[in-house]
Amino acid sequence: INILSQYFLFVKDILIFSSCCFFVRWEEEKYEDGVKWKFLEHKGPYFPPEYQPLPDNVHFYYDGQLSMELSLAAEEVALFFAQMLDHEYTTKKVFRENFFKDWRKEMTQEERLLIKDLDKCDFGEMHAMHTAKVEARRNMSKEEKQALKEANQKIVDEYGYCLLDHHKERIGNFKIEPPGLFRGRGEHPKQGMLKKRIQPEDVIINCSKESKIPVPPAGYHWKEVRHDNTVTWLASWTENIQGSIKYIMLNANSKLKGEKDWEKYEVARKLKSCVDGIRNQYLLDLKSKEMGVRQRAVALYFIDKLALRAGNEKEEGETADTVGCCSLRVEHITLHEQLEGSECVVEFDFLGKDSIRYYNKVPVIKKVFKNLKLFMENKQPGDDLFDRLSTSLLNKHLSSLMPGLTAKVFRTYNASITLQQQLKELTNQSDSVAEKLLSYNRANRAVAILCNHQRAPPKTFEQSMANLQVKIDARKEQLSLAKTELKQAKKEAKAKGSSDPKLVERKKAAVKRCEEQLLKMEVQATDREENKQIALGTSKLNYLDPRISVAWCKNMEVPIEKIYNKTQRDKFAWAIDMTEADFEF
DNA sequence: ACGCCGACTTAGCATTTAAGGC
DNA sequence: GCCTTAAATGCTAAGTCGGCGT
Repeated sequence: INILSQYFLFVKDILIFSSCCFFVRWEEEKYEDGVKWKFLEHKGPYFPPEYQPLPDNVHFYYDGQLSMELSLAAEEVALFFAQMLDHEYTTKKVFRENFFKDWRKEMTQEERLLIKDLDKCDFGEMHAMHTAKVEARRNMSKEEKQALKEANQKIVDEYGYCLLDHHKERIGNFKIEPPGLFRGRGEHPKQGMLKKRIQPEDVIINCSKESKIPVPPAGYHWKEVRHDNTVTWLASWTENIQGSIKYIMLNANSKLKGEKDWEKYEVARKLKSCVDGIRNQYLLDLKSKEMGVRQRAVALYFIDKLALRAGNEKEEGETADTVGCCSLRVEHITLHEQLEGSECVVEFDFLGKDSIRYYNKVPVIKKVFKNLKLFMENKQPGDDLFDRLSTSLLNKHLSSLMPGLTAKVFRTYNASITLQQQLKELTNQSDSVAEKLLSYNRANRAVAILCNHQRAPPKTFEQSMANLQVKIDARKEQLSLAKTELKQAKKEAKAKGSSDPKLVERKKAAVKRCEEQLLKMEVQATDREENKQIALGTSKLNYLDPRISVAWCKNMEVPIEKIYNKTQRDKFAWAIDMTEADFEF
C-alpha cells in the first residue's frame, strides 16, 4: 500500500472494481459523476510571436515587374508560401488554388487588382531569406544556442505547468498553434488554405472560480472565462479550416490522463474474459435473417480479426477520402474464391486514418465470404459495403454485450494480448540482453503490423544500413585477427611456458568482447531492416498495456530503460510502480 | 432516429536533442 | 571535443464516441 499510496486513486478504483470495502474512506475522494477536478489554476496559453515585417532588401516581384511592397497581412501569408517552396506540395494544383484564394482575401484592394495569377509571383528572395535564416540558426554559436535554450526553458517554467487539485502538473501543449498554410494528410481538399492567427479574443479559458484567473496579453481580452470542472481542458479555440475545437490539455504523465489510460486497459482486460462468448455470438449472427445483424457480424469479424478501426462516416469534400470498417465501400475489397493456395480470400485495399494504405489478403471463413458476396450484389463500386450498419449501431450493440465495450477496445485488447503471447513465445531466460530486446521489438512489431502502423522509410535508411554493414565487416575482420592472435598466444604458451602468463587470458577476453560486439551489431541490423516501414511507437504508446512490458522486464531481468525512454517511463509511471513480475493481462 | 458537435485519444512527420563514433 | 546520426520530443491532424437537439 505504501508503494501505491501516491496512486491512491488507482488503488481506490481497484477496490471499487473488486467491491472490497476495507479502504472505503478513500472512496470519499472519488468525485461525483463527471467531475474531473475541484481546483484548477494556470497562466493561460502561450501565444506565438507577432509577425516581423520583411527587411527592406527582400523583395516580392509580380509578373517580372519592379518589386512591389505588400501590405503587412498579405506579406505574412506570402511568406508562409515562400517558406514552403522546397516542398512538393506547393506544386500541387489543389494546394496552390486554395492558397491563392485565401491569400487574395488578405490583400488590399489594389493588391487584389494587380495580383491575379500565382504563376506570375516571384517569391525567390523571400525564400532565399528563409533558407538563410534556417542556416544561420544551425550555425549559431554554443553560447547563442545556450541562451536560446534558457529562454525557452523560462517559457516552459512559466506557462508549461498548472495546479490541479493542489498537484503541480505538466501541460501537454501550452502553446497556441502559430498561423500558417494548412497541410492535411493525403489528398486533402483543403490543403493550402490559410490557418489563421489565433487572438486572445478567440480563446476560452477554463479554470477554477477561486483560482488566479489568467491575464490576457496587454490590450486584449479572452473570448470567455468559464469554470467547467466536468472537462479536463484548460483553454480552447475554434480553428478556421474545419471549424473544429482545439484544446490545451494536460501532459500524459498527469494523474488525470494516467487514470484514464489505466481504465482503458482494464476495459480491454474485461473483454478478455468475455471475448469467447462475443465471438460465438457474432459467428451465430452471420446466419441471422436480418441483413443488418449479418452486416454487423461481418464488420465485427473484421474488427476483431484484423484490428480495423470503427470507421465513422465523414463529410464528403471536407477531408481526404479515407475509410474504416463501417465505412468500407464495395471498391475497397475484392473477393477471390481461390488465391495463392487459400480459399475464400478477401483482398483489402483502402486508405485508412492519415491516408495510410491498408493492403491485405485474408482467408476468411465461408459464411463471411458468402455474406460479403451478398452485400455486394447489385451495388456500384462507390456504394457502402455495409449499407445497414453504422458505428453508433455497432457500438450500441457492443455496449449491450459488455459495459464500456466499443469497437476500439478490440484494437487495444488484440494488441495487448498479441504482445503478451508473442513475448512468451519469443523470449528465453537464457538469451543475452541484446537478443531479448530483439525479441521484444519483434513482439512489438507483430502488434504494429496487426494495427497497420506504418511510416515512410527514413530518408537516410539505405545509407545508414550500408554504414552499419561496413562496421560489421570491419568487426568481423577484427574478430578473425583476434582469433589468430589467441591461437598464436596459446601456441607460444604451450611451447615454452609463457613470458606473460596472462597473455592468453587477455587474448581470450579480446575475442569474447569482439564476438559480443559483432552479435550486437548484427542484431541491430536485423532489427532495423525488419523495421524499415513499420512504426513501433504508436502501439507502444497507445495500445500495449504497459504492465505486460514491466512484468516482462522483471522476469527477464532487462532494465526498464531499455524498452521505455524517459517520456514513456513518465507516462507509464503508474504501471512501473504497481506491476509485479506475475502480472497477466 | 439522426445528424452534429464537443471532448478526448490516436497518428505520422518535422524538429530538436543527445548518444556514440572518430 | 567534434560531428554525424539515431533517438526523443514536439506538433497538430485525424480519428473515436457519447450526448444533445431537432
